[in-house]
Amino acid sequence: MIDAHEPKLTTDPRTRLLLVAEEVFAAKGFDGATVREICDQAGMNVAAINYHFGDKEKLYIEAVKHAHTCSMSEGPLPPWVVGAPAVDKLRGFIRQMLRQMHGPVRQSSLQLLMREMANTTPATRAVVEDFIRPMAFTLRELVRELMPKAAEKQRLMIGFSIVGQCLYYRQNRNVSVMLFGQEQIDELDLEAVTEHVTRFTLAALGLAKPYPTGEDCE
Amino acid sequence: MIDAHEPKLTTDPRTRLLLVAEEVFAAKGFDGATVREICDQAGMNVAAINYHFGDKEKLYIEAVKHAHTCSMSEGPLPPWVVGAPAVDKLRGFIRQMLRQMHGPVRQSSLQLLMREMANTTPATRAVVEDFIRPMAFTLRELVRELMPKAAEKQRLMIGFSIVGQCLYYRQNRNVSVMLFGQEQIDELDLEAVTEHVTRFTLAALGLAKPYPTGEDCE
DNA sequence: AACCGATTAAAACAAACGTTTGCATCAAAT
DNA sequence: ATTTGATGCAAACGTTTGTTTTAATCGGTT
Repeated sequence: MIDAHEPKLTTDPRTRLLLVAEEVFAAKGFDGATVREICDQAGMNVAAINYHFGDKEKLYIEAVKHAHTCSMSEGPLPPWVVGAPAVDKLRGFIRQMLRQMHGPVRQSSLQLLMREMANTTPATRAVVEDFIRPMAFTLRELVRELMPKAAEKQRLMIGFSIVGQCLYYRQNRNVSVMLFGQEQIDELDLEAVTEHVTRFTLAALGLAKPYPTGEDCE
Repeated sequence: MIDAHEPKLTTDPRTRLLLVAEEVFAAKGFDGATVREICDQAGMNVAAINYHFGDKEKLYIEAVKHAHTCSMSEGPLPPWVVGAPAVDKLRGFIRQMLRQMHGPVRQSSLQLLMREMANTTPATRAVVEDFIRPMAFTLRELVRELMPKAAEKQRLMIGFSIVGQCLYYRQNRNVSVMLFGQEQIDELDLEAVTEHVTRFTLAALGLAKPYPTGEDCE
């Protein structure tokens, strides 16, 4: 049961607890995770959580926040060249989003955030406001720039189509692997998926030639 | 805490237990749900679960199976007119999938299945094999028909783009509501989304004119 | 009426849970 | 050397968990 696949090079007990909690909460959820397992895996006493964080829920909230900032640090959505063509900005957005989906961000950080998004907890709103809304707003403006004359409702759905494509690779990875096997899914690396989603989207918007039916393209 | 928003018109105690379990498991997950809450909400004794199902886990598996068959019954992916044009079949597929996403299937059934998909449990594989794989295989053949010359890898990603768009509306509904408000999301009814996803996808594949940039279309 | 299998109800069970307590430890300041 | 405040640990706390046990209830059969 106990495997120290995570080198405990952090000496600060608080952050060590936080990192372990992030992993365990990501793997088992709030109810599934036990404070004893977290403390054991961190090599600390049961009382450590209550001492450092007050109680289990506060630790959870801190873990979610940490996962959030950790995922953000990978790239807070690039400070784009504001003058760049909208198409290039879209490509950058998709790449950035898929980069976060594909890791190698700490695997458990995103997993925890995804769990938050799937079923709302008290900690969700903070994540949505700080982490999701900026991205959503950026994309919203981007779509507006791309399709200035489209109705608001349509632009909303276009945005959903874009992020829906990206999120799929994280939210349904397990199922995809079950269906098509590990190796086929692993073949879909960041570059391949970025290329695909960008092309797919641009073609749908009439901003690039449609997806080629030929076997080799480009 | 106790609200009987579910009319208990079922007299059979076993299925009554099953329906309540489906709801509670969907709302709180396996660990979050307690046998006492399920039994209370079903108006039965604590021992009822163990008597009728053996233990909590067996009840869970039965609930997942029931949710699965319940969602399937809505439409097992229509027995299409095999001779129909591929484009029409795709439109039908998207509509069918989105219909399941939008309900009015029993809300909790799909929610439970989605929870299964998000994080694998022992009951997941059965659902994937019986429920997901047929759909995936159907779509796979459909995309092959649409893009016969494309590489396998590309066809895989095209399929993911399609289901990714559809799944978004179920998997990220909560977040979408947080971001854009309940009424804006509610406006995206089945017909509107079906129309959008179909057009978006067909345009991306070069099988329909690209998404119009004008404000009113069609 | 008496019996019987099937079902329900109340109570209790051990185990696991999150949390708290009381004391030991230790480095820095006095 | 003593005090102090922060931290760590073992043990126990009270509660809740899933499960089991025991007895009561009910409809149908003999």
